[in-house]
Amino acid sequence: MSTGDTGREAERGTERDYVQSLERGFAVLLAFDEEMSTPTLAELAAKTGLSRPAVRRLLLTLQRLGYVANRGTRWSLTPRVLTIGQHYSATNARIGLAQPHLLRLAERTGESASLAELDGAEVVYVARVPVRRIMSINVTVGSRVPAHATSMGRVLLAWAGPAAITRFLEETPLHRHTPRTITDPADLRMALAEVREQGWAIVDGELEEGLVSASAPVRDRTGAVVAALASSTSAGRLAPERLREETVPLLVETATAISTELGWSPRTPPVVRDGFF
Amino acid sequence: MSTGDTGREAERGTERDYVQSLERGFAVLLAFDEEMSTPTLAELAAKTGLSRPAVRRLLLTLQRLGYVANRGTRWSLTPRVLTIGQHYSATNARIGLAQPHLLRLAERTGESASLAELDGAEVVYVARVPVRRIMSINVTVGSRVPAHATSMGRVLLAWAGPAAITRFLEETPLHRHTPRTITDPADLRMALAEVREQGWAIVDGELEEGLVSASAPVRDRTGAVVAALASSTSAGRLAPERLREETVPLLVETATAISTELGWSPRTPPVVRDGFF
DNA sequence: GCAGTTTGTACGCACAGCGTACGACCGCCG
DNA sequence: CGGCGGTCGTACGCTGTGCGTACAAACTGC
Repeated sequence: MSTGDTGREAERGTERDYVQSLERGFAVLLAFDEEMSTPTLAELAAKTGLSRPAVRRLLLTLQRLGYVANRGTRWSLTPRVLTIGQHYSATNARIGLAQPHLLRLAERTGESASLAELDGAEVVYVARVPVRRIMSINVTVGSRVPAHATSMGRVLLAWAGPAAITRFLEETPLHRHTPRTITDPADLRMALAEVREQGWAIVDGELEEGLVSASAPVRDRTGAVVAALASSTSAGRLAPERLREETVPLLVETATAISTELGWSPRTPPVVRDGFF
Repeated sequence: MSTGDTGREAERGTERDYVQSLERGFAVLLAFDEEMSTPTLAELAAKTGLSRPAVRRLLLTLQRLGYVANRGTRWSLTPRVLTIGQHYSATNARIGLAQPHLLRLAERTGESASLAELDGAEVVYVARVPVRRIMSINVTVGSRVPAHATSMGRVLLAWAGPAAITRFLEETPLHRHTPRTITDPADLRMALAEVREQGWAIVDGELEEGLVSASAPVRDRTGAVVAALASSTSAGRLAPERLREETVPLLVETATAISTELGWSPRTPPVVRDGFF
């Protein structure tokens, strides 16, 4: 193999205290996607850049563990892959606690309710009560959307701390998804300040045309914002003004209720985590 | 849980064409659970039975990949773990296709709707529209429940093929969860025959007291049953008789609609996959 | 029949990954 | 203050895991 990287550390897998085979195993597992839903071994080898025997060994291992299966020469993922995520939900009490609140919020607003967290420059849905299909993509728990163009992302970034915000703005290209998407770092910084001031965010059609969502922060006992609660609708169903007047109060109320269950009190001094984003 | 090794060979991991490090990496990842949500390195080593340096190498690798993070000496999973499951959903068209049908079913019945698949002796939720919290455990996509005590499991087993059914009955202890749980293999076999005959299943309080659910099969273009559609409620809200009269027709109609979208036609001769369960 | 393209597998070598062993760094208590 | 029990980091030499090359075998099309 010899990635030939004696240079100034291209920082690929080859490094001390790093288990190459684990990275490779994930590479194979994640190589399954909509374009390659039932690949052959050779296709996987091509996609991952690994040798055919290596992929074979990894596949056989994953098969043993129950994550892949093969029918003839074609391989596919098994539903067990979905179960891996349960370990995240199980280790974070807030997700289970939030569920009833999400249900109630969805009932009261008649719209989908979501809870999301920040992972890098993206937002990951960690709990969700769908009511109606409004986005072109099918959003489920585990789905990722860019942070800068969503109300949940704005909320999470707003309270991520100054260093994290600066780092985010420096490192993340703000892709334009619709004509309304904020793509200027300075503009986004201002938008975040506004969110911090008012205590919630509304984003109107910046990720997808006609998609409007509102979001409010969920805090843990230390006062740090650990998740964002959101209600999404299509612009046709509910004008942004009505969203602000009717939905936002419910949203803030619900987010506060979840925060309270997490041990937060309104008197808790706000804490910024920083360092991460 | 290690289903069917080819014979003697109890042999854990150590075998040709097997990547030990990958298995160990998963062991570390899955060691995070409700009892150990933010473990220390030493705790993980104890739980997995691996040496401390080994766990450290694996953790650092997982951290690089973005699946774990550490705050001081405590480690935790990141929401990225949830995203792994997306690769399963993305590779199985039926899940995306079913979503609108699930929403509509939940709307029409006023109860939670679920789609599930068989994985070993358990059933895995692969799509879900929650309406109300009825189970004591929080059911989400990726959750697992025993096949023998649920309507979805009954449906999936019923059409899994005779060999698979026999193997299931031989290998799986039918745990009693409530006084009503069927725990006798012969009884379960008869129940499955009944399900096959009538084309749907109702299970009343066999997994959890007061929990009733109905389920119907979803078929792919080959006619094989690939998933089960279910509607669940609490016995207090809806008597089993009314479930049969009102919900089952909707359920069967919806399951047929999904099957049709998957390319199945009522004229397709029924095919059994067998071999797996 | 024979090329072309696939997949499965044997095998010997190298280095990735292993665990032992040791040292640093806490906080606690005498 | 110093010893003690707990944590973690890491140096290091050895082993065997996991590596890719190379070849066999199966299937496909003409």
